[in-house]
Amino acid sequence: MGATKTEHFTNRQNAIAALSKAMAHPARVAIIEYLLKVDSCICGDIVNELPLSQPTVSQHLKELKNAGLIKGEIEGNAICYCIDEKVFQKLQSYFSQIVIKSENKKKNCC
Amino acid sequence: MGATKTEHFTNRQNAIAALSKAMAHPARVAIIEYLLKVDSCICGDIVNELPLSQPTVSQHLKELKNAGLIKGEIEGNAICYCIDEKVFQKLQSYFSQIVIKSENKKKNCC
DNA sequence: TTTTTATATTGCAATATTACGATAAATATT
DNA sequence: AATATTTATCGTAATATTGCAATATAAAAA
Repeated sequence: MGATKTEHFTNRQNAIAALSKAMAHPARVAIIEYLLKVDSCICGDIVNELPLSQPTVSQHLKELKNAGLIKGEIEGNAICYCIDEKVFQKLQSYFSQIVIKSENKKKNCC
Repeated sequence: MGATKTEHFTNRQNAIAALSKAMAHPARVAIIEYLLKVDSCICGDIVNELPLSQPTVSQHLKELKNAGLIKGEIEGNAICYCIDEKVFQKLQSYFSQIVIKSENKKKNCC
């Protein structure tokens, strides 16, 4: 055992879980916030910004990219990473729906 | 190695990561959606609803509860679980801010 | 071409998560 | 009291994540 049983859940449920997982580490949250803060996103500076080694940061960037939260474009010998809004919109609207549905249900319990 | 270095990040970053982590498994997403769907939330039925054993479901419920996404109240020999809106509001507004800030930044790159 | 700079990959150790059988605990029913 | 029902906990195996040193890759600068 030990592996998540994704096949038993809907695509949508797996998708939300995967996006959430990408945000489930403070370093990745910090990376997203840094990308938002800086005007440009020429971004090797992320390594200097975080208390983590270069390979570790690279790995976190890879996960964010796989999840679709950021995109990266080669820019000379550096890489320009930046946020992909669309996916954050998905998360925002998903949680917004939860809040709305939850409010419309006041409340037989708790 | 292997442990997340939470001490190097802000409380806010760790908090968002912790909430995201609670939603980072499809079973927990499914639990939240089930709690939203049913009118009441007298909820041992969650075990029947999911393709997972009772101890596994209990463990997922525990994590959701620790993260503050649900609350549980003893109701006879069963337990009534239900959603705690406040925390979903936090998530929603956090991602909403990301989308807004990201839109106001069109865009020197990518 | 050699060297520097920037990023990615590999390999590995430490730790965390996921899942479940067995069992415990606690209330409800008989 | 004995039994059934409901949920939690323990123990443990399988797998995943985190982090870094070492190394690879690839473009830029010298």
